[in-house]
Amino acid sequence: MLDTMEAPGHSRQLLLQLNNQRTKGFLCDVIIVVQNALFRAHKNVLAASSAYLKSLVVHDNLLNLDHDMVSPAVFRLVLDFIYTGRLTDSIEAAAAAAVAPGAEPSLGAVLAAASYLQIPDLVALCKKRLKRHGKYCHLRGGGSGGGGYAPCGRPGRGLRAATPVIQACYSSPAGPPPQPAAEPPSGPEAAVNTHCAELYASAPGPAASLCAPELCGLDLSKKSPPDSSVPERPLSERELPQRPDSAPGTASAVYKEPPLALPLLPPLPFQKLEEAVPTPDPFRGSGGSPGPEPPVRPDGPSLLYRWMKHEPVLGNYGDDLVRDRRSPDERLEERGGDPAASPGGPPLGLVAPPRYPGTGADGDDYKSSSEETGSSEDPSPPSGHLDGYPCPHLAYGEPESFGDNLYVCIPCGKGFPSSEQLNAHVEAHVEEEEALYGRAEAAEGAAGAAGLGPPFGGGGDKITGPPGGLGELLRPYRCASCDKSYKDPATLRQHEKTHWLTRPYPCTICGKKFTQRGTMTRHMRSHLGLKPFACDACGMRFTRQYRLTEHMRIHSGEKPYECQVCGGKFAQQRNLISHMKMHAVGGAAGAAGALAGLGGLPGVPGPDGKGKLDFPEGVFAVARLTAEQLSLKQQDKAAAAELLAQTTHFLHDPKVALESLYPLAKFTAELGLSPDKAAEVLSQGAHLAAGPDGRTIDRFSPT
DNA sequence: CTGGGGATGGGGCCC
DNA sequence: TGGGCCCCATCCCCA
Repeated sequence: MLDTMEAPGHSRQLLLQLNNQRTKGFLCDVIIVVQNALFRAHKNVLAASSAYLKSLVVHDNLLNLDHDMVSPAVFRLVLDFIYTGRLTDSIEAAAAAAVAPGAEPSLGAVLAAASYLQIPDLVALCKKRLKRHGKYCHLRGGGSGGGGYAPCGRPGRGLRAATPVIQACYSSPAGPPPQPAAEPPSGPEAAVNTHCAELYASAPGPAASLCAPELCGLDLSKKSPPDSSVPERPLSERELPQRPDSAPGTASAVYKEPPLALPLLPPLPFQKLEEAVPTPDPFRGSGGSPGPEPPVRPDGPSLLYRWMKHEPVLGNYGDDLVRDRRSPDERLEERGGDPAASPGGPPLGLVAPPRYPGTGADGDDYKSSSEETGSSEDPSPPSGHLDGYPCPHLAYGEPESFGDNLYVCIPCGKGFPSSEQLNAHVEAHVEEEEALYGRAEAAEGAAGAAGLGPPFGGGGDKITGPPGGLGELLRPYRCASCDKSYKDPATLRQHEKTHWLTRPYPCTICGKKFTQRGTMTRHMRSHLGLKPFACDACGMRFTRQYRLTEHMRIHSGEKPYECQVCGGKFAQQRNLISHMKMHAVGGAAGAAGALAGLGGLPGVPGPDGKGKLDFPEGVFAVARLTAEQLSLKQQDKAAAAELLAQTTHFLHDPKVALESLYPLAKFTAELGLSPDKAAEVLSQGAHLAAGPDGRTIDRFSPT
């Protein structure tokens, strides 16, 4: 029988390793959101320490803690305790690093949080220390008095403190407490001694380098555009109730943590709102005179929460960042929030009832910097839309002009007091237009009637009337810049943004700009390491569902994409495409069949001597189908043309080739290809018809 | 060393 | 607003 032997320090070493991993984000499988801060951790550790967290982590990878119960600063201490079993250092370190008295998280707050999170050891420790101090009151909360958002403090309530999203890293969790930094950390050691499991917004440039985000598994500076200029700001400035755009630089001597990029709006509990120091609205534009404070929802979500909800992330640094000057109520209203929470119908300033998408709820709520700086303090929206892009709002005019009938039908100008009545009215338009043009166009026309019309011509120039051709019938909304057409105006509007010189959705972390909000939020996920989609088989996580689907084929062995040239099978279409390029180099004859395989036509025989190659017409039919599919995407039109052209290579019979000329050329034209390409196809067909000597496809190879 | 395949990440874009 | 698909780039592994 073996004696029980214990390796001394094993548990401590284990904890040390875990904490080390946490600080690097290694194997972290859960993100805890506390107000504006993100913390990465390990589910197992949390579950082993806190009954409350245990109950949460089994269901979710993303936890959202009630910031009224635990502040980011306090939770950081709690997390430190969980991973180190120590509290003293953190508390003292926090106190030492505090900028303003009272800014450090209090022991009382930690106790409250520990109780809330059900961490008995920490509760006991706090109580013990409190007893030793023999007092409670001085420990109560850092707060609004100091206005501190110290490294460990939470912003004073009622203060619109500039708050980070991804915090740069500054502490050494397992090692000695962070120095009471009188200057920014510098050098590699600063990067190493980071608290990278805690994520806030860091700015590119010096801040990013200080943060050494790669250590966190986050490379925030990667692919940052050179013009991303989110200025760094000293903490003391950020934490004070100043205008965020006020002149920086006066408080660098009390620099306490690496600069932060994104000021957030901490949720303002209603009861504290009254105590709030009147603060200039940071969203009124830089240099502008402070306007009236917009109403703040008592339960207004934090900016981070709003970001996670894909609501506008409000940056107030630099004119490059977009802003949303609407009140949270307006934003809530726009996204279909509870109308009861905002009684009185559409809020003033909304020129279109929010129930009608396409009237500005799309990207128009994101104002470009140029329009922002050029606009007045007047919150009414008509001012300053992007140049060359008439504001669809304008069609509605001023809502006041319709009295109580704020829901206005664009084509006829009638106003209605409710969306339901407007809907009924629009239905009447639909029926009228159905009688005139048929169902399909009527539906589109009705969309325009409901404010969904094309964004051009002041929002009223919707395409009604019978379209000229089939394509226009199906996709009546045509882009004025590139002639692409779409079947619904929202898509057209979305597409139009790709032509804008100013991309309306900048990443608040790296400054990269996007044409679509969804792309930007997706991009943000990569910064934050949020990967909600986990593989059940291997645990690998992805930022997108599609990636997971793709990945799952690895486990299932499914390879639905088959090369029609060599029979090779692939789990991912993109790899087949890559593979096809290899074939294309080898021979265009193969490319025709290869391209046929790209169109989602598994099993279509290629030019490998099998199947339907004995039937050129069949090949052409397949090629045409494939080209049709390819042509659905503009970028594949060239491939479709090439495919069609190469298809003629298989038309061995001159008679067949001749007979194919016209439909081939016609279809080429239908694809919207250039006349040159159509002529080329014709020429090729004619060449084939002339005799086998001329059968070459080299001329159709990509040039 | 090189090329090909497997796999992943990020962005664009349409629905 | 999110999903889905595509493209490009990249990394890693292996022959």
